[in-house]
Amino acid sequence: MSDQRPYAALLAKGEDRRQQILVAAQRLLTRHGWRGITLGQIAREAGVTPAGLLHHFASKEDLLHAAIDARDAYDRAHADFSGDLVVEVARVAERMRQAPDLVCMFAVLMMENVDPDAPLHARLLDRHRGGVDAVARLIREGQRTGRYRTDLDPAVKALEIVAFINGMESIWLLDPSIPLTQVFKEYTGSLARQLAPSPDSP
Amino acid sequence: MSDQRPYAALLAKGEDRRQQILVAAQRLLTRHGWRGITLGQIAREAGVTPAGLLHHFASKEDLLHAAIDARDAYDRAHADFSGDLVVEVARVAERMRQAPDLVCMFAVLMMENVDPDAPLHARLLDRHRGGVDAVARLIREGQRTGRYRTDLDPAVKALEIVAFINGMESIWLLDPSIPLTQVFKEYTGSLARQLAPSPDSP
DNA sequence: ACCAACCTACTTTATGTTCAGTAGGTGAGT
DNA sequence: ACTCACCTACTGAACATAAAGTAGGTTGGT
Repeated sequence: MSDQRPYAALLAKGEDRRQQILVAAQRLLTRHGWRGITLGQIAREAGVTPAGLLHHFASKEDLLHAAIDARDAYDRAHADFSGDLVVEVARVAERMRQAPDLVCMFAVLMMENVDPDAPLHARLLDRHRGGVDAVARLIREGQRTGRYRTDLDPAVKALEIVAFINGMESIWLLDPSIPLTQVFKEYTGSLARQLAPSPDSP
Repeated sequence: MSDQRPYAALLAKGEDRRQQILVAAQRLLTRHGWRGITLGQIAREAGVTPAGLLHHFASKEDLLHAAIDARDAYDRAHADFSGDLVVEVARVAERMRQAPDLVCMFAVLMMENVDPDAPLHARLLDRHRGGVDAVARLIREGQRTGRYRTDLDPAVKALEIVAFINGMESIWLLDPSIPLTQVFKEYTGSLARQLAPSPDSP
C-alpha cells in the first residue's frame, strides 16, 4: 500500500480506484441492471466524477465488459467440475452468500439480454450453454462410472438443474428473506435420490 | 368489427388500438424490459406516433401498469389452484408456448425490480410470494388428504418449484431451442415421485 | 359546441461522452 | 540544479443525443 516510490503509489492508487469502480459497478449491476445504472451513480459510489471514471474505462460498455470479465475470472477460480455434481450444486448457495454481486450478476444480465439483438446476448447464451453442458458432462460421467442411474437424459436433467439455480438466484435477489440453504438442501437431497441407481430407498 | 354506427366504429377503433399498443408493449417488455423500450418503439409497433400512444395511456408508467394488469387478468383466468399440483406445473409449459409475452413478462420484470426501491418491487414481491404460498397450500392440501408424503416442508418445496419454473422461463427466453416440454416432463415426473407417500417404487 | 383519435412541433430532462486544464511525478539531457 | 517532454489521475464545463412528455392543431363524427 505505502511504497517508498511516490510514482508506484500513484499507480497503485489508480489500480485501487479501478477496482473500486469495478466493485461498485458489479454491485449496482446486480441490483439495477445495465440499463438501470448511470455512470454518475457508479462514479459517485467509487468516489470519482463520471469523467474520472472514463479515465479508467473507455466507455460505459467497456466497464460492463470489464465487470463481466471479472465475473468470469471468479467462476474460473471457483467452479469445480471434477467433484460430485450434487456437492457442487449445494455449494452454489454458499457462493451466493459470499459474493452475491458477482454470482447473481448473470441472472440479471440474462434477462436484460434476452433479445437476440441485445449486445450481450451471444456472450450470455454461450456462457449459459457452457454451464448446462458442464453439468450434463458431470451427469454423463456419473452414469459412466455407475454412480448415477442411466435412464435419464443428461442434457434434460442438466437444464432442470441450471433452471433451478437460476430461479433461486432471481428469487433470492428479489426476496433475501427466503430460506436459501434449506431450499438448496432439499433440492440437492432429492437430486441425489433421483440420480442414485435403481435399487434404492428414499 | 364493422358497426353500422360510424361513431361506435370509431370507439371500437380506439379500443382496438389500445389493445394493439398493449400487445406491442407486452411483447417488447418481455424482450427488452421496461427500461429497454421507448414509447417510440411501442408506438411504431402499434402503428401510431408516441404522442398518439399517449392519447391512450397517460404516461409510459401508466402503460406499464396496464400491461401488468392484463397479465394479472390472464393469470386469474388461467391459474387453477383446485387441481393437482403436478398437473398444474406441467401445464405451465403449454402456457409459455401459448402466450410467452405474457407468461414470461414477470421473469423479466422481476430482475428489473430486484432493488427494494424499484418502482415495481413491492408489487412483484407480493405477487411472487402469493404464487409460492399458493403452491405451498396445494402441497399442504395434498399432505392433508394423504396423497403426498408429510415429511417435507411445503414452504421449502414450493420455493423450489417456483424457482424451477422461473428459471425455465428465463432460460427459454434466452434460448428458445431448448426442449421445454421434455424438461418440464422430467421435472414433474420426479416431483410426482417425490411427493408420493413412502411405500413407493420409481 | 363537443368529443375521439390522432398528428406535428416543441420543451425538458437525463446521460454518455468529450475537451481542456490542473496537480503531481519521472527520466533524460544540459 | 534545472529544464523539457511526457506520464498518471483526475476535475469542471460543455456537448450531443435521446426520450418522455406537452401544446395545439386537424379530421370527422354526435
